Amino acid sequence: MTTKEKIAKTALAVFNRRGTELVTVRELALETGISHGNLCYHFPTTDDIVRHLYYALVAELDAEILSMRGQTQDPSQIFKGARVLFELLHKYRFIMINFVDVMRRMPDINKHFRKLQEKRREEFKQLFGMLVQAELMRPELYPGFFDDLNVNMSILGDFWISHAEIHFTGKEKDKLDFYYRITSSFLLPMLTEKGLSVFLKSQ
Amino acid sequence: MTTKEKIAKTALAVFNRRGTELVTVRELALETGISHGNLCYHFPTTDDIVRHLYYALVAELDAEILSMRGQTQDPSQIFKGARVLFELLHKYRFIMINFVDVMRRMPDINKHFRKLQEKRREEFKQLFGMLVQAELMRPELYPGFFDDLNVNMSILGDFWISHAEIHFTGKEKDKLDFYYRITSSFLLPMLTEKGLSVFLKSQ
DNA sequence: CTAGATTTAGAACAAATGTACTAACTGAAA
DNA sequence: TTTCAGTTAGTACATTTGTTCTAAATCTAG
Repeated sequence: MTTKEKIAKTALAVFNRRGTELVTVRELALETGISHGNLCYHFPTTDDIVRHLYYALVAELDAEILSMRGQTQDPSQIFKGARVLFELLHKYRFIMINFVDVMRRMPDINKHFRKLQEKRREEFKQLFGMLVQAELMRPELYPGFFDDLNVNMSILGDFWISHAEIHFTGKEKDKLDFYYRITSSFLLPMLTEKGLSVFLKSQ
Repeated sequence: MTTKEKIAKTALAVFNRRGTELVTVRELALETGISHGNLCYHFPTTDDIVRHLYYALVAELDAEILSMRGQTQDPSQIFKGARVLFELLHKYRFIMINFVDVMRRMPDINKHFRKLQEKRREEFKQLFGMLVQAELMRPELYPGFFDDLNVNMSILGDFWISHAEIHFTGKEKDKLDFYYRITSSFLLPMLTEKGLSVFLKSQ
């Protein structure tokens, strides 16, 4: 592992534990076991580390999405794919927890993320269409309802981690399962009976 | 307006605009039009201002809930009440945006908020029961479904503001209406036809 | 093996920031 | 009017923090 990778790994752990704001270059260097002078050689500012980790998350997301592309498009696979995305977001959870701060501080990341979100929204819209056609999901309750659904899914998908950070008191290993189950349940009232049985099979 | 009130008012505006982390005592003093020595006389640290504003929000929430208690308990009133809570959270939105940071820094606020949330959850559970009994809402899809619904509502209710901060591009005055409509729509698939018509009337 | 580039540790510095302190000012009670 | 508590502005100080600099150490290509 190169020094740069070591720093990134340490920083991810520390940021997840304490957030980005209170963490100093010196603390990260100490935790990594190198001098802070050396750390500043690899990452001039703390924001550079955050940026590095953000793009690491994006790279992992892209790789995951790419591997999902190859697979069959049946709904139960899609639910499993969503679960993997949950795990990735949790791995880099400090970004989601300090979401607005990160986006405000780094306009380039903000721009990148919004484009990503756009794509995600488009894909979900298509998914909903597919599910309705397959009679797994009820049709829109009113024109534009799926767009509204999309926004809600986006809020739940991005901020369940913050909610967990404050409210979840169970065991760490149950956290992901819990929130994945909860946030998925939000779609259930829109499923048909056929859709429900497919969903239950995928669990 | 006392100096203390003036400081709190300024701080609320500045925090909403720039978050709490990057704001200094000196900046707040300058913006308020007083010396920073004087500001520190009233609020020794920035955290004290945050705490003061948090309890100001809680006081406003309490007053609102109390005034709602007096009114009739019909569902359309409840939707209107929820709208008022939305406005209050938005007025103090820096707290919601820096939620996890604030909670991590100030354990007393964390404790207080979790108790508040507990109460809110209980009230919603009762509400759901009432709505089912009145045949405005479908019964639970499975045992514990309403608890899951409650968590989702809590995530949406607390973090739509963060979502808006990043994604909402429309006019400021439409923001609240937009998110109130969107996050409300999340309950619609659980309403009966009768329930839907009541909801639409309340809009 | 050697020269040069890269990496590393540690010192040094300047700016920022929370905090404390002092002295002046204000207003109300005695 | 005098006194005294509360308020205000401005200064001073110690600490922290990002950043820069220097010299030593390490690695690598030829």
